[in-house]
Amino acid sequence: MRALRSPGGVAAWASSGPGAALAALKALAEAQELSSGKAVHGRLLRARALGLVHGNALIHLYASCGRTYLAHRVFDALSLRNVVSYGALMAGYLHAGLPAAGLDLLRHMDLAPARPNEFIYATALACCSDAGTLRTGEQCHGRVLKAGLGTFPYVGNSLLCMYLACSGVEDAARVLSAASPDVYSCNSMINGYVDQGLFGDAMAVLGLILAEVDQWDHVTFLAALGLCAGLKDLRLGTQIHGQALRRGVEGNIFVGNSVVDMHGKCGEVGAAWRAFCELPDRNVVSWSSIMAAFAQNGLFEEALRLWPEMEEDGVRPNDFSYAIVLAACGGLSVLRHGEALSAHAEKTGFRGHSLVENALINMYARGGSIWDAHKTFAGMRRRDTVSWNSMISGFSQHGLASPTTAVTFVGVLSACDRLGLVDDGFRYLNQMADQMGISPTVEHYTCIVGLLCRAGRLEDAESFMRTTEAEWDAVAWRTLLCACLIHKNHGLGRGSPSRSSTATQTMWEPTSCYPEADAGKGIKKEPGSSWIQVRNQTHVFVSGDREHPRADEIYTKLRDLLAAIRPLGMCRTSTEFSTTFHSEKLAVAFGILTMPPTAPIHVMKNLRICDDCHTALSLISLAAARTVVVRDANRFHCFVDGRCSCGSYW
DNA sequence: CTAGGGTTAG
Repeated sequence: MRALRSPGGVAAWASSGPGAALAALKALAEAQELSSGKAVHGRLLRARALGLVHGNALIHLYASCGRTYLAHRVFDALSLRNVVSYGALMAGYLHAGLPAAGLDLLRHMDLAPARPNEFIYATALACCSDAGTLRTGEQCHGRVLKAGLGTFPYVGNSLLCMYLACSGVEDAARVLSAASPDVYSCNSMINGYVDQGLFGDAMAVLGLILAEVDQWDHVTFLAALGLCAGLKDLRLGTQIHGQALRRGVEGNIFVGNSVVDMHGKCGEVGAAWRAFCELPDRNVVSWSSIMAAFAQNGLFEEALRLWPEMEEDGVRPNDFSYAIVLAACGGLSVLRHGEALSAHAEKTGFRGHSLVENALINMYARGGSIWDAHKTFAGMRRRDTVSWNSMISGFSQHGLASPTTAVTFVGVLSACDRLGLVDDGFRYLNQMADQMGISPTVEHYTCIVGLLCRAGRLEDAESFMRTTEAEWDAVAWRTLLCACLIHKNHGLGRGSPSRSSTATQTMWEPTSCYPEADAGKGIKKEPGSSWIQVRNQTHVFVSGDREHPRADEIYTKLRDLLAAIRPLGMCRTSTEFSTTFHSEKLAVAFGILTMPPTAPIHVMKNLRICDDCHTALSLISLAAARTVVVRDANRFHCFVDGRCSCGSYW
C-alpha cells in the first residue's frame, strides 16, 4: 500500500498491465485512497484502457470514498454497462445515505439490458430499509421470488431486515421461517425482537442458534447480551459473558462494550466498572456505556466525573455521550452545567442532533425549567416521537394543563394523523383528558376525525362527529367531506340511510350541510388568541385588543414593523384592519419590544396562523433580524431571514 | 468489479 501512495508507485502499477491496474483500484478502494485513485483514473483515460471492468472498479472506488457524484459520472461515461456497474453504484448511494437514489437506479434497470441479480436485490432491499419504503420492498420481494433468487442467504437477510425496518417483526419472522435460517438472519431477528421488547421470541431464536453451537459468532453475543440487558437477567448475562470468554470474543470491542452495558442495565454498577477497566481498548461507546451505567443507576455525579477523564483519554464525545451526561445533569438539577455541555455540543457540531435536543428537553423538564424545555422543543427542526413524549411527560410532571400543553397535543394528534397511527391518536387523546385533565377542544377532535378519515374509516369518523360534543367547525367538515370524495363514499356524505339518525341526515345534506356555505346558521368561530412567555409571565393577546398595559407601545412597535416591511412587498396589511392587528402580530411585536435583541420570539396561537400574518411575520423576521417561532393549532412556523420552516405550506 | 447481521440515548 505504501508504494501506491507515491505517484511513481501508482504509475508503475497502473501501467504494468490491465490486471495490475485492477488490483491497484481494488486496494485503493479498500483504503479509501481518493487522490491516488484519481491518478489511476487519469492514467487509464490517457491509455484509452478504461473498459467495462476497470470502469466498474472505478465506480466502486469513488463509491467507497463516498463520492457518489464522481461514481455516477464514471457510470454515465461507460459505453457498456453490466449488472456490476449498477450494483457498485447502488451500493455507493446506499452507504452515502442516499437510498432513494439507489432505488432510482433499480427502476432505471428496467429499461436497461442488464437484469437484476441477487447482488442487486440485496442492495435494493437495504435501500428500502433505509428509506423506509415498504411498498418498494414488497415489490422487490415479489421479483426476488419470481426470479428464483430467494434462496441466496444474502437476499434472505436483506429481506428480513427490510421487513424489520419497514413493517414489523411478524413479516420478518415469516421470511425467517420460509428460508433455512443462517446466523446472519437469526442475529437480525433477535435484535428485531429485542427492539420491540419481545424477549420471549428473541430467546426462542437464540435457542434456534444454540441448537447448532458452532454457528455462534460475535454478533450473536452482542444480540444475546442485548437480550439480557432488556430482560435485566444478570444470571443469563453472566453465563453469556462466560461463554464469550471461553470463545475468546471478549476482546472484540463491540462485545466488551456490550458486557459493560449489560451489567449497567442489570443494576450492577460495580461489575460494569470492572468490565470497563478490563477493556483492552476504549472508544466513545465504551465511555458512553460506563457513563450511562452510572447515570442509569442514579450515580449522576460519578457519570459526570468520567467526562474529563474521557477527554483526557483523547476520546471525542458523540451525540450519545452528550445525551447521557445531559441526562445526568437533569438528574442532579444542575442546569448550568448542562448548558455548558450544550454549548460544548454546539462547538463540536452535535447540538442539532435529535438525541442531544431530546436530552436537553428532558434535562430542563426534570430540572424544573419547563419553559426552557419548551423553548428547546419549539426550536427543533425535526421532532420525533421521543421529543413529543418528552415534552408531554414534562408538562404532565409539572401538572401543567396550560394552553401550551393543549397545543402540544394538537401537534401530537396531527402527527398521528400524518403517520396514520389511529390507536396512538386515541391513546394520546385519552391520556390528555384523563391523566392531565385537559378538556379536548374541537382542534383535538378534528385531528381524530382526520385520523379516521385517512385510515378510510369514514363511518367511524362520521359517528365520532355525531356522538362527540363539540362545536364542529369548517375544518372538521371539510376533512370528512374531502375524505368522502377521495374514498368515493358519497352515500355517507348524504347521510347513509342504514345507520344514520335524523340528526345525521340533516347534517349531511350534500351542499347545505357544509357550514361555510350555510350563511344562515354560520359557525361560531373561536376567537383567535396568541400568547407569549416573557420572564416567566404569560401575556395573552386577542385580535385588536388594547387590554395590555403596554398596548400603546405595542401598537406603535407593530406599526413601525409593518412600515418597515412594506417595501419588502407587504402592502395589503395597511388597508385591512382586521388582519393588521391579529393576535399573533401583537404578541410578536410585544416580544420584539421586551426580549433581548438576539433572543428568538416564541409565540403560540390557538388557531391556525392566517395567510397575511404568515407573510408579515416572514418579512418581519427579515427586517428585524429576529427568529420568530409561532406554534399554531396545526404546526410550528419557524421564521428566519424571511423564510418559514413550513415552506409556506400549512 | 457489485451484496447481509454489530456496541452507547429515550
